[in-house]
Amino acid sequence: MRNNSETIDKISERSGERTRVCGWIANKRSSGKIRFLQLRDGTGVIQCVVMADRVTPEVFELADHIPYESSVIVTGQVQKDPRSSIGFEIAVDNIEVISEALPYPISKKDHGVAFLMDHRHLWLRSSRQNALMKIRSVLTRSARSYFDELGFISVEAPILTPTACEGTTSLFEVAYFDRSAYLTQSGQLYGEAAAMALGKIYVYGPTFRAEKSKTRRHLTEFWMIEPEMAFCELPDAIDLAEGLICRIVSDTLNQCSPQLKVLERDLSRLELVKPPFPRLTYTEAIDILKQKGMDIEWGADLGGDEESVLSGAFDKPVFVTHYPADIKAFYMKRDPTNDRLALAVDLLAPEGYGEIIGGGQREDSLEALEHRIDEHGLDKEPLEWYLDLRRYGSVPHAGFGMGIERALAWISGIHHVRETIAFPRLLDRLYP
RNA sequence: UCCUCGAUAGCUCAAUUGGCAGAGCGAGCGGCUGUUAACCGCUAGGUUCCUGGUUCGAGUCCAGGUCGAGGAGCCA
Repeated sequence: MRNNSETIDKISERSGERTRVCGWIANKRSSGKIRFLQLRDGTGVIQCVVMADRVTPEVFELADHIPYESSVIVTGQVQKDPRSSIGFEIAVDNIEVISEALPYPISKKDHGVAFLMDHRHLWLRSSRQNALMKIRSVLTRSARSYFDELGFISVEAPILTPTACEGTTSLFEVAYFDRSAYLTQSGQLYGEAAAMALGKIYVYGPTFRAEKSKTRRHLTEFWMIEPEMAFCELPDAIDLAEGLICRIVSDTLNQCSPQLKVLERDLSRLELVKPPFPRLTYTEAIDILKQKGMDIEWGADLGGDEESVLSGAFDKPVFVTHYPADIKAFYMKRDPTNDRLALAVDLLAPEGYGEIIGGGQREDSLEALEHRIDEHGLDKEPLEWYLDLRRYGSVPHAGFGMGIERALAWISGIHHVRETIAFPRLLDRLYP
């Protein structure tokens, strides 16, 4: 079907040639005996010019009445034209209709979020969503390449798990034959096992949180990339995270400039993202927040407002380390110089996008870990395999997880994470 | 779970103090030989979210419900 056809992103290579383009009708305009069809093929949009004296009356009539989003194969000559936004247009001599569309629900004018979310499967065809999906593809490839090139091994963690990875958050329960299973909240515990086998690994996969969160930063199903390194400590994880963020920002800037332009992203903010990033301890962060008049006491977790104020004080992403152990997960290693602190690190994105990375150094002492599990009221039996990692050659190790959607929302400069994934799962949305 | 706001044509919205249901886009028809969310003219298109109440009269006021949006907590 694609014989002798060309995609719109490569159309300049066919300048002056007669070629075919397969795509969908994105828009139409007309004037007298001339018709303009905007043809979209996923790689771009090109204007196809239909002149009454160049085509048969049947084709001219077709160009007049073809419904939006009908699929077609357009044949014509590729012509340079300064009036075109991509520099080229097609002088049509034939249009083959593959499938005539029914009346298309998404019009050229504005729509509400609820309507667009109900039509997410069609909304993806718009230029803005097209740009976001391309940036997402570059971002995930860039993140994986960063780890691949550093010698990390890619490992998949299970989606179905026997128990919680982090006690406090809610789990999706599913039937597993004659018992229950839970959708994973994090690949991390399995990543630790893999790191003891392979040295440096990363897990890339979906994560499920049954929290009733209803904000622009939350999905119930989202994707994380989670590196884990044996024989490494907190500062090593921070350095790795800094390198990752710089890499994905630089790759998206270099490879997605047309897409970032569609989204009207202020690139000057991204160009500032170079090492080193500010590194604050939690205690220093609390002091800064108090100086800025926030009502917060040592020991409280940083909420959305606090994160915004803190990241607003810097023009780069900010690391916050050494949180109170009480507000962090059971597997976090305590600071040997202060038992109240955990060797944890979060990375706050600029411009109010909040936490995009969370991680730290893991507890490597069997006794300490068993004690923590008891403290958190967790059942030890399903975690015996995890404790085995401390029984058989335990080593200092550290890692983190980066939320793909939050990182992408920040880099793309879009307001809500629901647009950063093709089919978002939200508290009240499971369709389409 | 809590707080705030909203629901009127396929879509986005308007409708003054409670007094004839409106516009733009989209659809149909017509016009225009270079349009850029093209433009111009005409036509069709309504269970005003649901249930009940107040009233001579309810899109508008009251009560309950449903759905949606924004935010909080929690988190990436």
